[in-house]
Amino acid sequence: MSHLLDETDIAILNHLQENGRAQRNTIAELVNLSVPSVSERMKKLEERGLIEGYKAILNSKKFHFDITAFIFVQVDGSENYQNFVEKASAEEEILECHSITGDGSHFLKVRTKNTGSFESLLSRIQAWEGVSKTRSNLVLSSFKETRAIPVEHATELIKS
Amino acid sequence: MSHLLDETDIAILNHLQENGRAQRNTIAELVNLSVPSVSERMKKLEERGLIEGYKAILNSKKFHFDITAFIFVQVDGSENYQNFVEKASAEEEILECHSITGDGSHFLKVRTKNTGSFESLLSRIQAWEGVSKTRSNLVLSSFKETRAIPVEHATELIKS
DNA sequence: TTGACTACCTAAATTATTTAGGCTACTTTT
DNA sequence: AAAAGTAGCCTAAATAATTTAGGTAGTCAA
Repeated sequence: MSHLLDETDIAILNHLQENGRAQRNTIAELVNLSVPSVSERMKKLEERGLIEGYKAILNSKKFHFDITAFIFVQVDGSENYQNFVEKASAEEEILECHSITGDGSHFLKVRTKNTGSFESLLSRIQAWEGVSKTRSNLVLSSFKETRAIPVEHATELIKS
Repeated sequence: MSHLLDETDIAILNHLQENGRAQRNTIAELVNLSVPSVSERMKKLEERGLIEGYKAILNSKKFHFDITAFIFVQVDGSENYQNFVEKASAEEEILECHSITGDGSHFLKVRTKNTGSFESLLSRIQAWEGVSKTRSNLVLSSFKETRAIPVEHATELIKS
């Protein structure tokens, strides 16, 4: 079995997690490879699906999206789950939708402009088929918010 | 007051949220502008801080990070908050750390390789100064997970 | 109306990326 | 064990992307 990551791949992935528009010559210098070699490695990491894509990260404060909140939702009747998930996917203010263990059947992370828009989102959700209960926690401040994966911990994928 | 976004800016931002490595000529075609004009707009959006940065998004499943969970933490004594936040920031498996309203004082989103590493992270957290109680919810499946901002809703920033 | 400013354009210069071709070290097949 | 194939690297050339330079038109204020 080939397809294992070496230190160079890890360095490339970590650099791209930080700077998704990094140029190949910058990375080449960082990892002591030629530019075409870096290109080839990046292409493979993309083709293997290890890199899902690249995204610009916008500053939500500057866009006046001031409320971040988490909402536990109790959806009764698993026949309503599909509908719930579809509705949640269509709401732009809902960033995440998970099915979870413990209290509530679903869990949402939402971002709205203000308490008013939060309130109206919440009442929209409460009107969805099967939704019997919600519990919200508003975010006062955030100290860390990332999606970076500590690649070097993926021991199964790492060579030698 | 200038500094307002027009439709072109919105289209550029939305495209970059989807494809963070999009090339300027592709965008130029999309918005019917010349390449240098697109470059100039992108530079301004970056300089204004509306675009915080660009990130490669890695596929956590392919890296065998199989557990996603949310943890409410009760930290007693606000003199312990600072320490808590610092410790949380240093843990690579902790993706998010928020201070929240409602039950618990802090809220974490974590991603670990398996239940074993989750358990050990949890007991590490429980040993931090002031942590008196935790409650965890494991994610069974995720239907949506994004950070995209619906730029067109930022009415304060939009021209005409 | 002039001057300053903004946002755009084209064309040229520069830089980045890909392609082509070849080398070496392994691994697999015969 | 030798031959053939493969993976990964390199340099140099070709191509493509980006920036720079210089200019035009429109807007607003003095």
